[in-house]
Amino acid sequence: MSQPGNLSSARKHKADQDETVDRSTLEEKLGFRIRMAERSIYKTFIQNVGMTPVQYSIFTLVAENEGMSQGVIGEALNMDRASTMAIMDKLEKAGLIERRKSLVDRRRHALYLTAKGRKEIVKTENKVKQTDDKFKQRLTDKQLQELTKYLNLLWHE
Amino acid sequence: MSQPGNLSSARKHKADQDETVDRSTLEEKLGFRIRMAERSIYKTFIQNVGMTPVQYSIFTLVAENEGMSQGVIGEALNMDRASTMAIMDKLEKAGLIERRKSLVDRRRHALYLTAKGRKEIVKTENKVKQTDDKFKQRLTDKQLQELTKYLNLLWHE
DNA sequence: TATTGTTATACTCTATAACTATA
DNA sequence: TATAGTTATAGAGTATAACAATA
Repeated sequence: MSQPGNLSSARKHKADQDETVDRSTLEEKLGFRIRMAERSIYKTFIQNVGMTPVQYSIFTLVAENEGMSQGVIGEALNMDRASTMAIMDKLEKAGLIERRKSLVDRRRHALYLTAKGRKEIVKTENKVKQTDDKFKQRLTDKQLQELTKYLNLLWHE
Repeated sequence: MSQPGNLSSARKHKADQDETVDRSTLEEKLGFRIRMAERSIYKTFIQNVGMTPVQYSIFTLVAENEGMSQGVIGEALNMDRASTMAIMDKLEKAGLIERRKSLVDRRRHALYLTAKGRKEIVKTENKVKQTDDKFKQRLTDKQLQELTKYLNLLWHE
């Protein structure tokens, strides 16, 4: 396995002891492995889609549930009202969604896509699907099905 | 299944259309499911351990690799230098780790636990393991083994 | 009184760029 | 010239508390 006399190695410099980091305690943790997978997908997502996963999540939820209020949308993502507000503000400033006073309950704002939002959601959804499928393709159908089941067990209390 | 005449339901108010958010497009996405699982574990982690997963990750990496430099530790977590710095500063201010000038390369700082850090890492590791095991226990041994394999496929390019 | 949206504020993580001291 | 650490700065997400309008 090891090559003790590897003189042409790519080692760039000497350390006090060695360069090899022992990560074994960390790798025993399920939480760490989930986090690393999430970070990996997160970075690819932003690069390919041009918005963050959270922004996309709210964008697509509004698209799929036009007329719903902020609070209800936020709840569906386990987000508090203020955090939801921040994302809604960004999507509104980007001209993708709009708030309309609810006719039923005037405390509420019903959320709708703008004309631009309606065009963009199609492109965005395509890019998201393409990115997501790239990761799914690393697994067989059966593996993906199992993974989904296991993630559900971790997600839902 | 449904109870059309459920007059004593917990519905709090009327919406423009309905309260039920359709999340199906989102739930088709593997990235979304990973993120939800990660958020769930993240919140529990902070509550139980008293520090963030990232802070713990660096704390335990230093403990397991005393004498290593910041850059090397950060690389092991796919973090850039500046982000690593921010976390190191916090751990140092908390009195858990210390930087010592490397004797081999004076640009580098070798990282060590303080006396306090040495005491704390044991307590922290116990709390982390307890929290992590709570999630692991939702799966059988075989399921956990499979999940680990699938997460590796997503994590590593 | 309770709820919805809002504002103010603060904290964590992440990232880029420029600086410094060393190599 | 390149590297390690640092500093300044900024943006994203999250969260708590308090306020106004409305129920």
